[in-house]
Amino acid sequence: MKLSGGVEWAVHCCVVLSRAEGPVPATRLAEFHGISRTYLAKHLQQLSRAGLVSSTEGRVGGYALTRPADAITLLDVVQAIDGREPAFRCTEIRQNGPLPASPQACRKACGVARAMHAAEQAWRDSLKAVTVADLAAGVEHDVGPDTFVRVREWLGS
Amino acid sequence: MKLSGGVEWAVHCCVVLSRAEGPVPATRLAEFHGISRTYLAKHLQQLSRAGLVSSTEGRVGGYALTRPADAITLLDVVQAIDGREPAFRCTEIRQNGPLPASPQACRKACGVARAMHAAEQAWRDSLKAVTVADLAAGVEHDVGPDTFVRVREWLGS
DNA sequence: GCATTCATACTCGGATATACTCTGTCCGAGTTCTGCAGG
DNA sequence: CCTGCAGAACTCGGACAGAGTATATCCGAGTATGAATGC
Repeated sequence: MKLSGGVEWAVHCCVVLSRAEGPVPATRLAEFHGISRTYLAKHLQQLSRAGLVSSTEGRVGGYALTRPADAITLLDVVQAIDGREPAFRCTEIRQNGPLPASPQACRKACGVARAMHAAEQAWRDSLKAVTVADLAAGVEHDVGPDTFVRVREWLGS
Repeated sequence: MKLSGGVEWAVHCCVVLSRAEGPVPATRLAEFHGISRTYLAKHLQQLSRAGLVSSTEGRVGGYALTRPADAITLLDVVQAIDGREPAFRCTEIRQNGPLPASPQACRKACGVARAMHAAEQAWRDSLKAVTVADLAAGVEHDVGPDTFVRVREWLGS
């Protein structure tokens, strides 16, 4: 089980956007994080399709959050990049072979699938409890109170 | 985020093994579930390396659980097949770019990574709470009390 | 009748191709700013 | 001095290759069984 590497980029970008003033172009975000510009653009497109960020074209265009940072959960960002499909996909092998489970018994989901899905639900619940605003506050606490002031200055330059 | 498809096979095989009497060869397990024999063998090897099952060669060989079914958690099986590495891998992009985080601040793990790892821990905790014995009991309850009697009969034939 | 030997059939284990998804990149469409010409 | 227009620069968006991993497969190494043989 491996999460797309772009998730990390997207989350950090959302944190920066939450404290930025105007739209921030993808090029700026890529430079700021020292990562590939073109590949980051691909992930920002996914965020745009998911409705988390809005994109404005033109000379002073860029990306901006569509909602307040405390209304965007970590789960929203992860699902926007990595997809909404569950990690475990039941193929109903219990219906195969010489002793298949009866269709009547298969009304209920397979016990294995239920346990796996419950675990994924716990994972989603944990991600859902954290917002982009929380993460931004955490960065401010860890790195320093004036962090985003300097970030805004650099973005404006 | 996609889990290896072999996880489902491995879990179901462990459930069968938990109620089998002697060693069960991979060919039998594959036939029983209607899946590829050779590919299942690969996953059984992974279970063997992880120490969950023991393999005996020879004419009446096969696989058997090394521990009681209530001492094998779903997490054990999943990690044996899918690996023990976390899905989210922090690349410390906060240290890149024109405004890198100070090494002092990086003593602590990145807030994003902390949140992601906490979610994965919740996932693991959920999987750890379910044992192979629980799953077998669930199958018995869903499909019928005499399920594993018939399974043993078929395995013996 | 019993012990020994040998061939056999069956098992697991690792090494080997293939398909697919993720990663990374490029170029085109669209929009806004800016400079300039005209009134 | 103000207005309208044209050019240019910068932006996003989708279409296009390459690499890595999961999937699927095959063949060789090893072992217990069972029969055949000699005593």
